[in-house]
Amino acid sequence: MNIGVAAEKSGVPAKTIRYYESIGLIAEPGRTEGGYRDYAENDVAILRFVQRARGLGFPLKDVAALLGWWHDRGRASAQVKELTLSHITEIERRIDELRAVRRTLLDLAHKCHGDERPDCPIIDDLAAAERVSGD
Amino acid sequence: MNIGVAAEKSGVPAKTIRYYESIGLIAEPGRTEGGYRDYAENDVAILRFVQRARGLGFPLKDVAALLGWWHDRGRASAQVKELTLSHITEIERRIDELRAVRRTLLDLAHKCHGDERPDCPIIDDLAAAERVSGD
DNA sequence: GATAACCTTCCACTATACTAGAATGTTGAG
DNA sequence: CTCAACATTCTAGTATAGTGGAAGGTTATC
Repeated sequence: MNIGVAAEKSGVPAKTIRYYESIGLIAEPGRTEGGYRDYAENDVAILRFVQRARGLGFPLKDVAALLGWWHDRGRASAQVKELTLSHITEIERRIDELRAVRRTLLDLAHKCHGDERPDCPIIDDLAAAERVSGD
Repeated sequence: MNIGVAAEKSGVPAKTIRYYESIGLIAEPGRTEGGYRDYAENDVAILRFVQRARGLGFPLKDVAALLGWWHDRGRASAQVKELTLSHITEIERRIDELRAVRRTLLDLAHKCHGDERPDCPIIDDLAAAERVSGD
């Protein structure tokens, strides 16, 4: 199938498919007589894989690693699990930090009158930014 | 204090401080006779605030908005409260998103043996169709 | 055989966020 | 007074992840 069809099926724009090929993330597909890239269903599956992994926040170099493991099925699943778990750890760190900020902002919002008076503690507390840390 | 001292105190590299100034994120500080940037404690507080917000993944334009509230002391507290609450909503949205991703990855990781066996469901599931579970 | 839709390559550009280095000026300690 | 350490501006480069558009070739349809 042509790149446009593969793009539509996979959800990855044609430009991006060529880009992925250019950086060696995906293999060069076969070509038609006229020089058009010719994709198979399996290529679409790979593109969807990339799309999904990207959507989960894996950077392209991690996606490349995952693809490598996918292609090399003899590889230990321990590596995949490790990469996944480290990614989860990173996500959890981010969630915790966001929660700390949320808590701080909520505390500040509660202390703010919310009326027309200009003396809002949110401003004052933000000004002491170095104290905003912690939960 | 010189930029080097401000850099050390805030944890923001001198190069980055100048960069922040160049894009208008932070104000131009005063200068010494010799033309050196001269920072006050408050500037360090601002830099720490920026550092913290960046560490939380806020893009610079969001950091600029946060700094905006800080500087705009004349704003009615109702508006500040509103901004704060809308920011909290945004943070909660991001937390939810990250939690969904985390849940998906955890599901995958639990199904993966993590041993020497080559059959890792993480790879298989990433290859499969959309199946992003909720939280 | 014309015409539109789709493809090709290649170069350049976007956006975000810095980081490096060159050439040169300033400051503080010995 | 010298000299290292630090500062200045400026240009340019890095890294990530693409996107846009020109110039031209291919394919399907009428």
